[in-house]
Amino acid sequence: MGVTKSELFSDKKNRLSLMFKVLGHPARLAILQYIINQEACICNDLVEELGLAQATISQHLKELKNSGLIKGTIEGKSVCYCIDDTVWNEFFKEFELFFTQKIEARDCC
Amino acid sequence: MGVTKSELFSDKKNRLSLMFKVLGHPARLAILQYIINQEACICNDLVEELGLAQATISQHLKELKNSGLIKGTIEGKSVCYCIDDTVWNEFFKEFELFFTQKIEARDCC
DNA sequence: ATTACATATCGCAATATTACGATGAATATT
DNA sequence: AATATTCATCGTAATATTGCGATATGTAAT
Repeated sequence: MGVTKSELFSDKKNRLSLMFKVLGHPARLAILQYIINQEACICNDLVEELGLAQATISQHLKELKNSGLIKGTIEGKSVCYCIDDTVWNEFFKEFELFFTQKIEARDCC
Repeated sequence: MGVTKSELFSDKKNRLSLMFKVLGHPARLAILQYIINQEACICNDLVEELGLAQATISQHLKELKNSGLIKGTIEGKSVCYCIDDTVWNEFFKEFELFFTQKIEARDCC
């Protein structure tokens, strides 16, 4: 089918999985890394930097924007994207909570 | 296309994105959570617990096993799965490195 | 040996994702 | 005003993912 049965899972798990999912593509990691390293970015820089088509980059940027991790403001004829610090930290906090929970079945087999 | 152009990205980014990707599905999070909470698990418990078909659970378990996050040993006629502590910690360490890096473009727009 | 049980694998259908060319919308430059 | 630049969106093709029934495999119980 290709359709995730979200109704079977808790809202929390659905949300957390979406957070992981948006980071589950190398292009999106590369875009984030580029924004992080530069002061900001415009899409066209990314096209040259990553070697993907402009339409593709724009699509990935949209997903990153939907996740809240980045935000963009129009700056003349280009767009300035940057990390949303609050959301960034929320992501990390959720991941940290998940990974630092007490594990019963640690190396039992 | 539907095919990720991995060759455009660094090995590091490709690997990291796969780590995020395997966690990018609520069923896999639910499976991990179940294994974490129980001492171990057998697939059939999960079928009842999650409400997905046995074949589907088995498939998700396979992906989790491929990622290294869980390992399974045959225990009579069932299989005991548990968290691989080393890999689990490696995952968290990688995520931590990614999220705690110095960000230049923090809230610049 | 036969049967029951637990899990894995195969094959398929449906939907999702990735990628890109073409085009549209908005602003800047001339 | 006309043109160029930058980015978003649309439509489409190709591949990936999700999910499941059927079946295979391996072990335990009878």
